[in-house]
Amino acid sequence: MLTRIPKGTKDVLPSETAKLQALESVIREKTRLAGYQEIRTPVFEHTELFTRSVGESSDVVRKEMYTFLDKGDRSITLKPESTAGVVRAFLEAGMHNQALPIKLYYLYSPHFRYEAPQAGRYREHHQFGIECFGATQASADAEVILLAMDLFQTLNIKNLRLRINSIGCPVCRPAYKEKLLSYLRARRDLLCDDCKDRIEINPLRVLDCKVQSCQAQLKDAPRMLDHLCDECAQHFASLQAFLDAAELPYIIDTGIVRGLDYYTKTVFEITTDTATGTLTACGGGRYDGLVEELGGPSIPAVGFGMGMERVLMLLDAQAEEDRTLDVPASTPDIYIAPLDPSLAPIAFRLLNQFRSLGLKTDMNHTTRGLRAQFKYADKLQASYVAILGEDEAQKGVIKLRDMQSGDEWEASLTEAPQMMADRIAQKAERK
RNA sequence: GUGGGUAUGGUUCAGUCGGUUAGAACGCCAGAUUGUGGAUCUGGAAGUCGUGGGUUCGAGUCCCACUACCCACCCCA
Repeated sequence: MLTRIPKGTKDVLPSETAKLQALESVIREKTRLAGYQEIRTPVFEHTELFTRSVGESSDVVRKEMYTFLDKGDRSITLKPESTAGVVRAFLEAGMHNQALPIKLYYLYSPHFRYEAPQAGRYREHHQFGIECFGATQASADAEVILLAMDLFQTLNIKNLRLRINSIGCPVCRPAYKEKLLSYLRARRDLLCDDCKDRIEINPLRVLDCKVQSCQAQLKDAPRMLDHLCDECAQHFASLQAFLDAAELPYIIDTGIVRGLDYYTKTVFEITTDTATGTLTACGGGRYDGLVEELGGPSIPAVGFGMGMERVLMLLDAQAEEDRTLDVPASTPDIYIAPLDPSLAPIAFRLLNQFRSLGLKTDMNHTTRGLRAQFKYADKLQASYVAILGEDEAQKGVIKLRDMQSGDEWEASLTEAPQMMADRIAQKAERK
């Protein structure tokens, strides 16, 4: 082979695209019911969009972006996440002047992050995500979470955990940060090397360090939840009330901080336990300051991103017992087998006629003999084979064979298409 | 970036103590009364054994380096 697939990328082969399409149609139905409209934004944006929104201190911006100069010396970045681009488009289209709230979703949006690939992690991955602009109330946060959980439930994916947390707002977070900072600085020597760096870059991130010795040191660390301002505390309490009303079980996990800097108040993750560890299938939260940060008016927003590859992984993991998204293979109704190349034009005309009547039809395009054509038709699981030989051509008929029963009969070339359309429609009805 | 594992036809793998023309299964192609599939049988195509070096009379096999992939850490979806 000349060259192989780039590291961290994945081909989606026909065996998987069918499942993916089924997943997409479920998603489109769920978003439709909840009043979301689709938006598609470019694969690349100006680098500044991400440094401003995702944040200079985030791992994503610091070491994972695919950034390059284009021929006009503009710094361009392949999008590492979709929210920033959606906010940009929202503002650029003047949607902030329309009646709010406005709900947008994106589907199979490609994301690029330069990371070491491993199970469920790619350098190019795709997300389904939703963003709700202009809703201040925690019912909107709950609705966003509900949509994700409802989708998982429809897909019959089990063993998921909803974890929620509040990381405060510009009113209460700075004071808390100071408190945490002094706590961490006092224990600096006892923390791992990574955390020593994190203290100054983004002290909140120390909280979700997985190193045991760090976790031990963090046991008595001040928690954001205990230092929320009145508004944030009320918002968080309200969120829980809405989740309770929807009977969505959740865990309050003060370790959830999120790697993107634009979040405020609500953050959440939907995780699953795999053989090796915990994998996040969906993550999101509220970002009340982002629209303004990107040059728009002060408009609150809340949303999530969901990893399509991970959802497919979860579906595959349960494929043994569950067939929620199984799609019947696209097998031909009729395979036309001309015996001699000279008869191919007649076969070709029939092919066209069958198809215009809505029948899935295929025909021989090789030099194979009849026997081999049958073998091929059998592999395609064709319902009928139409045989066209010299005898048939002279009589102006075609011989049809029901591949299941083995019955054979002749039909005139002019009547065969409609006759087969009726027959196949009847068969479908009986099912 | 760090650690571990793997690398042999299209796919999954075998290959002994280093020994001659590297095998199997599945898949693919063709044939088995000349115009009929699934089953069976027969035959065929397909591999510079990841790359480069070294040891040796001789390397798929032993040694070294490199690369790629997988898994894990970190972080995330």
